[in-house]
Amino acid sequence: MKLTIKPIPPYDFDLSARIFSSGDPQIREYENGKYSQVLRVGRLVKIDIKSKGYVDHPLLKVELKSLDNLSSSQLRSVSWMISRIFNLDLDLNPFYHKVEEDKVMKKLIYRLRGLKSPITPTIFEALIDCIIEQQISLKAAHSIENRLIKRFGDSMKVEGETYYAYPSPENLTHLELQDLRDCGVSFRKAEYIRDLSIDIVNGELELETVEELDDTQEMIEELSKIRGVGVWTAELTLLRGLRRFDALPADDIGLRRAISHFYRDDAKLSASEAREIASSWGEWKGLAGFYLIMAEILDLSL
DNA sequence: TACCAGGTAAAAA
DNA sequence: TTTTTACATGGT
Repeated sequence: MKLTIKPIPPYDFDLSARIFSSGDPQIREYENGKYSQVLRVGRLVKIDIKSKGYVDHPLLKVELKSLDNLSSSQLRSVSWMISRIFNLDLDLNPFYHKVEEDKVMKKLIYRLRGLKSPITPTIFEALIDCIIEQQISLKAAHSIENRLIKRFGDSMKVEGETYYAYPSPENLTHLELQDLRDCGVSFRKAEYIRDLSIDIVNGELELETVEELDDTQEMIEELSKIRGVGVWTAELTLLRGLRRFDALPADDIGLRRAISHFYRDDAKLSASEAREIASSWGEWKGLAGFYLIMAEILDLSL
């Protein structure tokens, strides 16, 4: 089955998906212009996305593979989820307008025009990933995350190859801490992950109510009540799991490095200095931070 | 080998 | 109340 999606321009799919290149092909990857992942819409569906448009006339073609035919409501769910993951209905123009007076950002929004930061399919997934990523390097964290997904995520076979979806809270409830430990997370983080999954399944923790709050500060406070979640984890979860572009994890070492690279000539930067620089980006500080990170990944020299 | 890497809660002072 | 420590893997 196939789907066609028209994102709000400007949008550069290939630039935006590049953050997923050299991923695990059984989980999620962007390779040779094609993005692949398994989504959960009641059942598992494998999607392959390719861009068929241009930055000012973006068009995405999605190929879907599922064990059975999808109902029209499931098709709509897939379409909605893809829009959510890639932020296709975001209008970048207000962001560009807000930061165009900043000399660094002005160059970045020209060089990276059409870049929209992708998010995770669910806030749960962002939360778990952020907990795993605490303190250790991203590379170490990614290998742990991939082991966890392959061990606990549901899988489907397509044309002889097995693909894995991110584990649901239910998948992470009935297990021994040692099972999580075997994936490489510490016992402490294993407790955080299992306990918050149990609370979600019990209904004691409702991430949906966090999503419905309008005030970002309030969301951070709410998320911080969860054991294992501090300000850094809450802010990164909001940025990566929801579309909270006014959240900026200023405590983050990688982000501080990126800000310093473009604004302070690679000098060491404290979190409060980082927040001060970011304050001029207003409600778009999180997206601005993503532009800086991408600029560093792509090694752009301004 | 030792140390750092996109932190946090719990123990110790 | 404030400071210090343990913790996991991967790269250098």
